[in-house]
Amino acid sequence: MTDSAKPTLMVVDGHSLAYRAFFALPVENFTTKDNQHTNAIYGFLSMLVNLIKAEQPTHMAIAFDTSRHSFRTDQYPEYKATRSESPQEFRGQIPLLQDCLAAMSIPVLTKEGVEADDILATLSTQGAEQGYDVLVVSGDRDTIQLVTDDVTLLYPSVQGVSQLKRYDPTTVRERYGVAPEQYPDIAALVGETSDNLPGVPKVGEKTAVKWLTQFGSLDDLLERSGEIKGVVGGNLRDHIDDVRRNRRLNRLLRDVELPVAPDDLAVAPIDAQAVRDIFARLEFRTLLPRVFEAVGAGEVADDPAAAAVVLPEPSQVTAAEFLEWVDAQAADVSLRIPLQGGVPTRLGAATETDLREIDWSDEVADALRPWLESDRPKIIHDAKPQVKALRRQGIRLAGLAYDTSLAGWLLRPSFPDKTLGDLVERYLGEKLPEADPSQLVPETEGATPAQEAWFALRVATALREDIPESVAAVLTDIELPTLLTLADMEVAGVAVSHEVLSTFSGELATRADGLAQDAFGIVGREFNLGSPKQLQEVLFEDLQLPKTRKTKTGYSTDAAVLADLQESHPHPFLGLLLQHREATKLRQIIESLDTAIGDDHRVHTTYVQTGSQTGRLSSTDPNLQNIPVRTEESRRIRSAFQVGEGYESLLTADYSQIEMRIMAHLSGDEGLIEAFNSGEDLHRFVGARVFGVDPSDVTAAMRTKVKAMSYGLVYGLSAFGLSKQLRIEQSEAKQLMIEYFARFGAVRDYLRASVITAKEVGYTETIFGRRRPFPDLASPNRVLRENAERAALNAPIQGSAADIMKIALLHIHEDLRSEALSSRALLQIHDELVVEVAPGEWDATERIVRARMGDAADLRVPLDVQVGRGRDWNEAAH
DNA sequence: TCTGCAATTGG
DNA sequence: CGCCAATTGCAGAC
Repeated sequence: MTDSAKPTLMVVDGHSLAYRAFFALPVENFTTKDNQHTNAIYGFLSMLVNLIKAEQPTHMAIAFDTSRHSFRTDQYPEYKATRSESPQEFRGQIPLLQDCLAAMSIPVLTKEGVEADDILATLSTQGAEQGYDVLVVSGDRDTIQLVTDDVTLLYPSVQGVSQLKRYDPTTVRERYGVAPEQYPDIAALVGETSDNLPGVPKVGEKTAVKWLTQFGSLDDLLERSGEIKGVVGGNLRDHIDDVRRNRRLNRLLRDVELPVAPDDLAVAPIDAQAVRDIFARLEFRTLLPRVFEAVGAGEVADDPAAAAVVLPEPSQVTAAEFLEWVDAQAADVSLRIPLQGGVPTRLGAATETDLREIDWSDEVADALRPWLESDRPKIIHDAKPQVKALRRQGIRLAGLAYDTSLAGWLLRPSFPDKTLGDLVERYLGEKLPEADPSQLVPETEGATPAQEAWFALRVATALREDIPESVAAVLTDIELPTLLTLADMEVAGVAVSHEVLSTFSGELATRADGLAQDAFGIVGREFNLGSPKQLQEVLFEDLQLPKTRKTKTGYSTDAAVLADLQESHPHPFLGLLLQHREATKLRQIIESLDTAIGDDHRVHTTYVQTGSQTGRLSSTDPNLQNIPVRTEESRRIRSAFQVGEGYESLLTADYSQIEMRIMAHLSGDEGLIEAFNSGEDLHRFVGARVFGVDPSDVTAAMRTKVKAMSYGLVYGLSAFGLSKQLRIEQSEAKQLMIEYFARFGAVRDYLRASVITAKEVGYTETIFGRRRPFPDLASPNRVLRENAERAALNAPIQGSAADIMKIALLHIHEDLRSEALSSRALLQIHDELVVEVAPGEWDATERIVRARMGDAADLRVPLDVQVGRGRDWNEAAH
């Protein structure tokens, strides 16, 4: 290692190492909320910190290339010409990396006309002369020539950026068979494809080393090239000029004029605040303590961020003590109620400095109820399960001021940060202590409830700083009240009749069996109809049907291609297969529903509030948002969803064409706005305009076409897709689009403009300010980029619809309660609500639902609401 | 036992 | 070559 008596000068090729980091680290993990890529910066700094820790340099500098242009390109324009330009995603990171280095007080050196390696060569030469141990860190093999007894090269190995291989004269000789100063001779003979420097054909490292050993030097070799026999000898003589050129170009300049000398590069104290600021902007959390640690704690010993995190210990208190404590708190209190089987076991609470804990009991519940039900602000991570548990105990939690799970999702809807631990890692750069559930007696103690609350509080503080104002408003005004509403809906559940389901299930089982037997009869053997693999054998080998659209694993057998196949090559097996699929699918759904019916004869779904990219809810366990509806038969399942005991009827209310209305509003298209204000059927109105006929003369075919076009618009449908869906020629689809946009041009203008804006700012925004980032809009990959464009086009529309429905739902919930009605919302299916209406409350409930859905947003077109009433969901839908 | 895939359901 | 979801069974990997 290095001689401790001598100072150590470390010089680094910033460009080449950052570039390696750029490809080594997945960009999806290193993108800030405003879509700045940071993988190269992070990878480079991480490596640098490790280096500083390991090598303890006393002097340091990082060199960067200024551009692709240098004295080498002047001499040989083809130099590095085959190298594709580094992507914008990489180049954009370099200035930020240099800002980081500036904050860390590490000199950054560049010089027009020379490459970073020339700066390294100059500094290492000067350093060695002036008595330094020199460390050269570079990913360019040409720097091997710099190695001496005083100069060591650290070169990234194939294993990755973090693994650096150490080259001194001995290891260079072991690896390349020549002394370091002779390495450029070898490189000149062999050539360097990455620099676009062709060498002598058929000459590799081995031949080059053999020659150099034999002739002593490159000059002697070239002079006496006539002595070399065979094809390679001829090749050498033919390429002598290339070799001389290569050698000229790969010699690093050791006398570049620099504004600094090694003595000027002494390691200086870092600017701790500047580092914190820029790391905050780049959203580096774990790196911060590592940097402070590596540069020595001396300058930053009193820095809170660098100090080791010591978990505060909670004190166990009585209910009375707890209330006294909580009453004295001016700021938000964070809360955590651990559950077992949906029942509270304890309660932990925390402020920035104080932690309190109580074992849960009925007495504690009663004592704490006034505070829990008060407006005193409470911060909770993933509040819904805890709110539900309290509600089952008769406590209605109020004052929910922040939910870190919701806030994390709103800030980054695409990130899978689900647990408190994920957020602690991302926003605090710390580790939430967790007990290993696989160990009976865990080695590490998990955080206590109050400690978890304490972490949630600090995560909330970090999130509050990061979240833009409009997104914070969505959290407060929409998501938090929605959470409380959903908790009520989930606890309520919906009554489902086991009898109706099991009768239907039995019928379907019999039918599926019969269909399967018929199908086997046709094929001549039995097989698993549900196995795509076996099915492909039967279709394309036994029955010799033409191959269909390819999938990753074979050929598609989905309903659409089967229908196409049936048309081109009618075969009785195909019809049976489709019917069998339908019957088994319905049965599956029925079975999963049936097993979900609880002791109260009701099904309690779970709404996932953070489940979508756009702001929609999703429903799981079971999913009640995809109960079949499209066929008459499948609607029998809906008739199993019935009004529950103590209630009189079900009310369904759905928005008609809400997405098209939002599009009319956002685009301001006068034609579309008129369509919605005219009271005429939308597709009839649009059809009349597009085809230039009277509304009464719009045929069914015309209506189908414009309807497909209208809905397709919202998804970024192409002429190709439209033609496929309508089974018309692509040219006709294209013509339809032209005619459509001739009448409703503002729609197209809006869609185009919204994608362009998203590209500029990096995200889309709904009417209410919900954001969704789209890093892929800048991707050089066309498929990725175009997918992102369609999603970006759709996001404000789908997202605004989701916002509107949430607002309507939470208002309905509030109104029903404030008017002391027992009727209650049960289900939300994106644009539809199902409400259970108590005896005598129909009129009031219908009035509230209509009003609140109608006035949830103030658009340039009315929000039309269809209401139905019945004893079951199917009946109510009419 | 877990995971990816194709297929189906809904908006 | 249409956006957003959840669930299921199969088949291959571990």
